[in-house]
Amino acid sequence: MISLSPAEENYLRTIYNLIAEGLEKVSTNEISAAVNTKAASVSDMLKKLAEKELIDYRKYYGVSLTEEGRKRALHIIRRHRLWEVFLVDKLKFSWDEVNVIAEELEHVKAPLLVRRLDEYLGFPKFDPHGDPIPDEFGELSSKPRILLQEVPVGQSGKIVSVSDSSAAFLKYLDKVGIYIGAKVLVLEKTDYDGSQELFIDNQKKVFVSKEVAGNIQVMLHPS
Amino acid sequence: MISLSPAEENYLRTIYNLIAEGLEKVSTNEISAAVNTKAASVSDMLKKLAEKELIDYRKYYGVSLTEEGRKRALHIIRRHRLWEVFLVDKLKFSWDEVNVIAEELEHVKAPLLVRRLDEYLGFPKFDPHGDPIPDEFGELSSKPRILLQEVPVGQSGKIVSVSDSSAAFLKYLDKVGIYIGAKVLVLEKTDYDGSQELFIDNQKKVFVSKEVAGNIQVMLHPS
DNA sequence: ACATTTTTTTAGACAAGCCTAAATCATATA
DNA sequence: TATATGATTTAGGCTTGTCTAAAAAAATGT
Repeated sequence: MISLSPAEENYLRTIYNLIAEGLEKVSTNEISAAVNTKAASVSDMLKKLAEKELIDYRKYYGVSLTEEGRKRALHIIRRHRLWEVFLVDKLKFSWDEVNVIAEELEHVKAPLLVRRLDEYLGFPKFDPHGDPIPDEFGELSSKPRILLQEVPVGQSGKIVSVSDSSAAFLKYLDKVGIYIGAKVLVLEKTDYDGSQELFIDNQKKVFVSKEVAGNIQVMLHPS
Repeated sequence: MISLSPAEENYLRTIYNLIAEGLEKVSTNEISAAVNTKAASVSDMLKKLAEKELIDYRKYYGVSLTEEGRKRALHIIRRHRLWEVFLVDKLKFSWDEVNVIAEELEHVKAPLLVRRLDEYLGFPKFDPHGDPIPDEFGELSSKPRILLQEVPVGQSGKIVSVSDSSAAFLKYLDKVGIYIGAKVLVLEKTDYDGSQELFIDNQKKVFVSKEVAGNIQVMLHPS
């Protein structure tokens, strides 16, 4: 996955936001206004982004995002909105001050940083403006994440994170075949000790204890 | 006050750090190694920084910071070290992981951000490596720090920083029970090889070689 | 003290991102 | 439907920060 420059990221996020305003394509001029850059420069950049297959670009017509472009944009927006939460919740900025600062912070790429920040903030679902925060797969789910513990029998979902990232825990997960992104279906629950039987990727049955299930977060599938 | 590009800031911080290692000028090659850039490019940049009167630059001779350059460098270092504190204290990174990330974060300029961050972190005086954090006027708190090597027998102090932050060294320190903030009393010194016997936290005796003692900085207790 | 080696600088090139000015396309209207 | 108007693209140029290759200066060794 090639990495994008701050400028490219800015365009991508801007295009996403403009399109999310309802339309399905954006004009060069609209982008130009939004990124505060002359239309000629925007044309240049659009050519480059089209080259990289992040946008669909037809001259004199308009721009939309490719699937890849959309995913990238959502990752950038995720960083942006998490920083906004940080600025408001922790540093006591007001919600109308944070956009500018978040525009700088969003380009800091270290992936572990974003995950830790997310965790530190308590996995917020919405930014201070009420906009939803995409998950780390670039999914904009309004669907809540819940602990595997809490998933009812018969429900399935995707494993999206773990709270305990000790080597021992990760090794254990690996051994039993559980990984971030895996599909998980809860087959059975034992009231007595809270342990569960899972069906991973429609393939493999796994038993997990209550402790383990309490350290795994799941995004529910529409059931 | 003209604002500097991330690249310029990097050079400035690097030059400050190299000079702080004791010398009073730095060579092009040393800078080149530290910023991971060819010497030719460094020459270009030095010319530019000299133009802006941030460094004193004599061709083929070496570089030092002007008063203004030093102040700028300390502001950058302030940001850098505050972010390091954030990463370790709040996001639970370990102290040897944070430098790279802080190098990105340090270039985010919003001045209010830095002040709020400082406040949020409780106005820390030292970063996770024990290096002092300049105040917002670019002043370093001036309690004297000396090398453990130089501490006389019978004197005690607090370990405030290490010069070598390689994983190997940090692991070694951990093993023998030395850490940033530990109280250390010098029990004995061997003239022959410069090794020392230490008493850590009034609890544990430790032998260290001259090499090790030369990489540890101590703030003396008023004796 | 001179030759060799190392360090540093200069010269020339290139990519990224921006700009202005001019050309081209799309469209709204008379 | 011809044309004026506005949107968009192209052409050409600038700055920043990098590079390689070659020249110049400094340091080193014999």
